[in-house]
Amino acid sequence: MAQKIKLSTIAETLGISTATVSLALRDSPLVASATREKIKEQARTLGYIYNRRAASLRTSRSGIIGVVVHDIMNPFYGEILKAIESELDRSQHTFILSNHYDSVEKQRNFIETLLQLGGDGVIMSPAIGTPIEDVKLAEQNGMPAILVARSMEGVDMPTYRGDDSYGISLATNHLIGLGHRVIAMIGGTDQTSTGRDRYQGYVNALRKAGIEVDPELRIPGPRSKQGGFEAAVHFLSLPQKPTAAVCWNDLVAIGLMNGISRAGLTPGVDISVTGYDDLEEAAIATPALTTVWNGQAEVGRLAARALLDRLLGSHEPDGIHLIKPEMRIRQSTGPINRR
Amino acid sequence: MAQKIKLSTIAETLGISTATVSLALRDSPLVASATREKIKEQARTLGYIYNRRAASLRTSRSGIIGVVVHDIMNPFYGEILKAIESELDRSQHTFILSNHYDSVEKQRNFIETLLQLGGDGVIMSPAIGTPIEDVKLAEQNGMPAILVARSMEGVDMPTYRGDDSYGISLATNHLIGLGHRVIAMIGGTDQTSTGRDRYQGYVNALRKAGIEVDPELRIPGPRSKQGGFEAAVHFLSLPQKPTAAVCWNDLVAIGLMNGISRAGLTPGVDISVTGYDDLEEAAIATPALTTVWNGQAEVGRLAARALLDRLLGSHEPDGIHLIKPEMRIRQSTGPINRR
DNA sequence: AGCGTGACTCAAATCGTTTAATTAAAATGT
DNA sequence: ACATTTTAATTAAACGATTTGAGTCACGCT
Repeated sequence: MAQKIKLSTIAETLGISTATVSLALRDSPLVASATREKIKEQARTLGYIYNRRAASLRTSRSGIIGVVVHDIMNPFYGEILKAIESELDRSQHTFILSNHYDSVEKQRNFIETLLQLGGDGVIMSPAIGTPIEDVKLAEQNGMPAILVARSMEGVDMPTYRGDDSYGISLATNHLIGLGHRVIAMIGGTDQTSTGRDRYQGYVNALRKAGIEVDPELRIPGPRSKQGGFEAAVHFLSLPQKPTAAVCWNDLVAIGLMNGISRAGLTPGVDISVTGYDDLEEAAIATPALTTVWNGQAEVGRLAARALLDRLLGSHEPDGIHLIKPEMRIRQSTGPINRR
Repeated sequence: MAQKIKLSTIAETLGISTATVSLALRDSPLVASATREKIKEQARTLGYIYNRRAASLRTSRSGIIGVVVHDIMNPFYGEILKAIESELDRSQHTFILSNHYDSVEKQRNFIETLLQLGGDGVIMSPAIGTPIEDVKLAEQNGMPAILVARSMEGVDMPTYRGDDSYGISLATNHLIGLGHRVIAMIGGTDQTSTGRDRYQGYVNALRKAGIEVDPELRIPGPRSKQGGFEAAVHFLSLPQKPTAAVCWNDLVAIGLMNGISRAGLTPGVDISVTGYDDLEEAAIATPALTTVWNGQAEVGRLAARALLDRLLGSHEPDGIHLIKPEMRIRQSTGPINRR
């Protein structure tokens, strides 16, 4: 690291002004092409590194986009992120990632850091209990925000997510169609819009089929494999002996199936299980998981596009954009088989 | 967004100089505590947002640390990242994450972007085929780099990873001890140091037990569940009829077990399977996976600590730090049971 | 010859901090 | 009372890019 190469280094060694160098490197038509080539060549041989902070201080655009979700290790968010990444990639944006683990404080810290760095925009899946001010904070400081996967009540920010109520009712109806009447709902929470919507979808489907809703059959819990695995014991000891389970997501479903197998029962035969999200993993689980496609890739792609469009000035209408889920029937569900 | 609040806004409204404000906000003892409080109060009510790019332009420290690995969605890296994150968190650093998917180009882009942003340091798990210049690039521009999970030949940069050769030999020996003689090795590649080390560990263990090494028993492939799942067919049709499989990692092992189950065989009884890494998931797989703990959390923690130490000036000795793996015996392996 | 035009290039101001050098004021010691 | 030290606040120069208005030059046209 001899010494830092900057615009002026290039300028001096070439006997021209930094203004010209700056323009040339950005392919401005204002500089003669011969000069431009000479400059670029020199930049390359000197090993010049563009200083974004200096540039961004002047231009107030940083090329940074923040993304904050509950947990990037969760494949559900992973699939969203992957879509965002590939969309952002082709547009010269760097993205900064963070988990909030549903801590409002962690989330606010992230937003503040992003503002300090001059982030151009943020895509977030709001933490449980996010106060409106926190989301507004971004917008107020000129940093557009897009919501994914979860929406917030009373906020009409652009939001992209699946239609949870409809999706879960698809799964529930599928089970009802197979003859199941005692259907449990495993995993999740009431504290997010998603949670309430999903429970609602389950309740609606049961009611429409004339089945009474038994609150005992709702077993909330962590939205992870571990959560599903641990719920199995409780599930299997329910007095009403459910023959099927609608799970919060694929992870819970896979965990639950593992737990059921451990207890000597066969998922898909003794007990039908549905997942939600249609993760890549669902198709190779044993048995292959019947689930609901939830369009993660679509959500990510659309959210990223919406943000990029907004950065380019187009002010698309706000509001919630729902992706329509679809059933994916595999081997983890089957006709009722009373135990 | 009325207008941007800056140091000078605070200074003017209070009738003092920006220098004082700057010092006060950073708790410098140079400013009287009464003044300091007044300033902080004002900053709060005005909604002041610290401009890191301006500061960092001046100080040339950005508080940004880059992390680039093969795939953040892979739980193996996920567990490393989690450890890095929690270590970095308490030290006021923002971290920027990226996948390189083993594309050298993507990786170099990331390093360049990080340099442009003035990153303070980088933790990387080098992509296959990374040229030495790319890693040197960081160091040459004053950005210390730490390697995790994979090492690079001929580079004595600080590296933290598991002892792969030893770890795989643990797994292989375990199977040999159970009476298995025809043991396949599933998944992975020869193109990384990790890959060569692991294969070496497998070969060493077999040789030491006087078992001939049959190259047909090596089935390379993607290091994912999908990869393991797809390898099952090939594995089950091998002419030598292996009774056990040493898998590249837990994902491959779980995929393989799913594939074996689909074929009507029972993993852990008909065929013994070992994983590698001891992901959280291993314990709840069906059957619970016998695997090798590979200290991801340890690797992440140590790497982050090493980087932070280096940023504080302490120049710890370079070189490779190996974490010693440990066997975790569960139900996916058992005494030989010739089919 | 004079003028307008177009093509390049440049000087200088600016972005919002930090910090070394400096001054001013207050406290301390003799 | 005066010199000295301490404390508090200020001035002004960076940091490295971008951008605008102005300047220079060569050329063609009347």
